[in-house]
This record gives sequence, structure tokens and C-alpha cells, in this order.
Amino acid sequence: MQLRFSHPWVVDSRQGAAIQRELAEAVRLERACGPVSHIAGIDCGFRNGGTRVCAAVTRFTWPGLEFVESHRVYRPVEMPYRPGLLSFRELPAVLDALAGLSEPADLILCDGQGIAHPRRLGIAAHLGVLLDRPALGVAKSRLVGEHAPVGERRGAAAPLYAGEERIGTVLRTRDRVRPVYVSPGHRLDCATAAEWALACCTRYRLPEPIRKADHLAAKASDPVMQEQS
DNA sequence: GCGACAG
DNA sequence: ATCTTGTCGC
Repeated sequence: MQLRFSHPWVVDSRQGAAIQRELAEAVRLERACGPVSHIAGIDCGFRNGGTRVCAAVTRFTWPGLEFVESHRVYRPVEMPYRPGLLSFRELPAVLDALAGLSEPADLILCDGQGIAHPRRLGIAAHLGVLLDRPALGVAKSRLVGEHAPVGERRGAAAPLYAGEERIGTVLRTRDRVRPVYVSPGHRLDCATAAEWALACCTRYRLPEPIRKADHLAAKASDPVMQEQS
């Protein structure tokens, strides 16, 4: 898989922040993301006391949202979780999982923030920039930003701001369920990202591609660990 | 110094 | 994220 940038993955807070500020300059927010015929969803699950990670990726058709394929990889965890540095912990495995798809997707949905991040490089923006492909983030909770209350019905939304800067959308994807935090990763703007996220939410709070990846990563049984017992 | 803090 | 069973509600 061809990456637009190369950098170390095991970093301290200072190094990580420097890399994020650098890559954030490559993020491009565009009005639309071109034709979409396949959408991918990614998520990670942790096992064995947080020493092993499973990255799962799914691919769905668009329109129709029909499941096409999924792929999982298992890797050792090299970085502890640190708010703001999540992508360094999960992306190495995610990149390997994506490489396992038989066909690339035109849009990638990530579990986590896009530019709604202290340095504007959450996991969806980090991934989008490395691949130079359209990507967006859907997070179940807030990392940064302020917003007004969101209406109770599906589709209700409130812009997410960091000062004067619009960094995403707080979006209700189902009636009376907690809203999600949607932000552009790369090659999409805030409005377009929210539209795609909502369009992918059919029966549940999370977009189907992410929900399915979530399920696969959570119920994953690591073959390496099985071997040791 | 104190509180916040994706997964 | 993960550790964990049943349980309240639509």
C-alpha cells in the first residue's frame, strides 16, 4: 500500500504532536469526494490485557449498503492509549487490514475523530492523508470542540466548533439516541462528511460499515494466542 | 495547579 | 478499549 508520508509509529507525546502538526497541513477539505461505489469501515478491538490488537475492515456497496467483504489482522500493541495520539496505536494494524481488501473503497469511515482533534489530525484525518483518499471520522464521544444542544430526532445536527473554526458536526443518527461526533478526515468538508455518515446509518446509531467492523473486531479470537494454549 | 481527555 | 449478567424498556 502506497503511503504519502512515512514516519515512526512508536513515539512520545512530543514527537507524535510534531508529526501530527506536519501531516495536518496536508489535509484537504473539499465540497464532495467524487463518485462512490464502495465504502469501507474500520475499527479495532483489544485483547489479552491490551497487548494484542485486532483491526477489522469491512467493504459495502454504494448505493444499497450491501456487505461485500471484510478482513482482519492481529498485531502486537506497540503504543499505550493516550488521548490525542490514538492513531499511532491503531493505524499500523488498520493499514495492514485495509491492504487485505480485494478492492479499495472510495470512502473510508473510521471509528474516532477526523479533524475534531487538538492538532486537527484524528485517526480519520491521519489515515486519509497517508492514503490520500476520502475519509471521515465518526466518534461515539467528544474529544474537543463546543456545540449547541442537538435536536432529539434522527438527522438533527449542531455544528462543532473550536473557537471560530468549524471542525465537525454533532449528529443524531437515530431518534433519542446519543448523538455522534462526525468530522472530515480528508477530501471532504464538514457538511459532506455528516451527510455520508447519516446516509450510512440505517438501523443503528453507528454507520453500518463501522458497526460491522466493530462487531468483527470485538468478537475476534487471536490465532496467535490460541496457539499458545 | 485543576480539570478534560477519541478508543 | 476491556473487565462482565442480568435486566429494564421499546
